[in-house]
Amino acid sequence: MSNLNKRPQKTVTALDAITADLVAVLVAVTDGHPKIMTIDHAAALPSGPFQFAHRSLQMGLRAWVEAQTGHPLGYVEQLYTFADRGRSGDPDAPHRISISYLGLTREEEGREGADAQWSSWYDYFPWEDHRDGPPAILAKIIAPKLKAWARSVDEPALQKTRWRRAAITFGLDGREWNEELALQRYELLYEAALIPERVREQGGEAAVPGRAMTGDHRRILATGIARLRAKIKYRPVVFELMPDEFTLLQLQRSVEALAGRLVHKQNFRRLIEQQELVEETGAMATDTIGRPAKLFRFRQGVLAERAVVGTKLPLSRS
Amino acid sequence: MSNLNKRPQKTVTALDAITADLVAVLVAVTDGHPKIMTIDHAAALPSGPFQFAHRSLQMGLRAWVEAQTGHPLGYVEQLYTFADRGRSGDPDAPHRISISYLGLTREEEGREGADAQWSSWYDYFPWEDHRDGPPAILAKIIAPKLKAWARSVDEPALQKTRWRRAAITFGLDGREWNEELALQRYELLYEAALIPERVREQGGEAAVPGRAMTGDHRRILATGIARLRAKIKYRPVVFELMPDEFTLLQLQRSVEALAGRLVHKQNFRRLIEQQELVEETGAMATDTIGRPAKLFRFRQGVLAERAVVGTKLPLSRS
DNA sequence: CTATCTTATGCTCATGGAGAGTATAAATGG
DNA sequence: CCATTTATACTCTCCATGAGCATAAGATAG
Repeated sequence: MSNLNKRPQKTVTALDAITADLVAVLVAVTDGHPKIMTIDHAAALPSGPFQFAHRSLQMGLRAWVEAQTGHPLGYVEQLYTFADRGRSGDPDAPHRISISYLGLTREEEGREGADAQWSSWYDYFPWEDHRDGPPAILAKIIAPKLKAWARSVDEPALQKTRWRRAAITFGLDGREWNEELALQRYELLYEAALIPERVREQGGEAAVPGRAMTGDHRRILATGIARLRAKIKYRPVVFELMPDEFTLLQLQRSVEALAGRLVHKQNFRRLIEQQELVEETGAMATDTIGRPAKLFRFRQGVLAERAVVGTKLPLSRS
Repeated sequence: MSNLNKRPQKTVTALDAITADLVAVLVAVTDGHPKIMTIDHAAALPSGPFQFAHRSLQMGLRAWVEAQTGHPLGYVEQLYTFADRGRSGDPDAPHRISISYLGLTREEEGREGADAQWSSWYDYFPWEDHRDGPPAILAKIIAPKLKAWARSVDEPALQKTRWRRAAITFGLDGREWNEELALQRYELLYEAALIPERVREQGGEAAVPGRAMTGDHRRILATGIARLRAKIKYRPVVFELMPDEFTLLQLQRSVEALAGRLVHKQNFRRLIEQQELVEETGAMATDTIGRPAKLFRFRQGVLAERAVVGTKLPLSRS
């Protein structure tokens, strides 16, 4: 790098060394329940520092997740890199950044480590599950508190802006619910100091139901949920979460679990079959109620043909 | 963090300290030419280490970009975090990661720093500009070299997989060109050792036209291009690149410059007006050839109404 | 055995958006 | 006046999507 000396500002001092944490949002769906892998009594995501021994960020992540949960990591994609917003309190503490990843697997029997367990992601975000209609806490708790937050400023224009933002992100005032805004919703609640994590740091009265997590972990989880909800609409990633063989209804239930909303059954099947994402195994599902369904498997060919390209699921993007 | 002691593996030693670089892909479009801000004689992106003094990653980035280029940073979003693939050669060197960002601005007169300049992004990726049809180097140079690369392995199945991958990402064999695959294309060329950056490190004969950059910077640029090309289709970000007032044709030319492909004029206007993204200023464009066009400005309201939601541009996503 | 419940699966219909093309208007320069 | 260039208004077709109706194929309660 002979041109380094052309940028003398770039001198790196020991002071500028930092620490990087790797954090995993590891998702599985077991009969219609979306789950994430947690440690520390369901209060934290699997994570650990990026160490010298790690050959790459992903390798480091895999090492930590397997060590802490006993679960191997399959599909992985990077989510976001956060820097602690100087929350540590100690001004002399070194910078600490978190590099977060989304992982998709299947829940497997008896593979949980000592302190590792699967937890429903809706325990952390109860307002995100709209499969049985808008959850009660939205109208009963969240909307009023956000209204109060909006009114708590003097300027009327700002009041209006705040409330509009709340209404858009939470689908209030007759607006449509948009499941992809999970992260924006969390950040709005955080901003409004309705979240224990925030209260913990800066005071205020906590507020909205939903389990808190260590540090930034719930924000990272929200990032993962939002990303996954967006991604299932145009990439065949749901199949990473399915067993080898499944019925179309099971597939639909998984999609619904992730999206937190229901889809039209016939249209769902039409779309899946049109795109030739699956193929029949020939077998039928046993031990079911009602008319037995055909079993399908993911058609591996699509990965080669379209890994790069696209796929659609009937969750409107408008 | 009382529960830290429950995870003894998490001990952080001095050895695990790392350095983080902040890298910016700063984009502007000046009369139909997409440009990026570069330093070091157009061989590197603005960048510098994340330092103790920086209050956040974005603040650090802004500091570096303004110091190196004199250009203030407007719209910014995070791109990706790369870890050097251990390319430094020195096994004792500390880990170094790059946190990259995409920034959008307007090119302003006389604001270039000593070593900072705007460069056309197609200088670095000549195969990405399809506004005048598929560029000649695709059929003349890239396709044959990729075919050779595919054939250079013994196993026929692998040959086929390689070639299919090349055909899909580059739109060969009669397949459709997909402008969003800019990153995959760069990575494929890299893998095939057709890129100077790769040759520089591991030997092989370089290959494909297109200016190289320092370290990972061209990969980061490809990431930025791909992200921006995807994003203009569903978020009103093009306007960050436009002057205050513009004609619809200028807007269209900017979109085309970024996407590297042409769009249907009438449909473009229909979509822009339908969505009420712009409003007339009342004035007309002067100094033009042909019938004078109305001047428009971006309707700021949409940011409040739909910042979170969406917008469409007529670049099909299929 | 039959009514009922549950799920599977096939089909139709209306709507709206997107791609593509035609036609006309308004400027400029010869 | 004509050719050229850009602006702007419409139209037409195709198809994806959302929604609903109808029927099939099992299990189970009575």
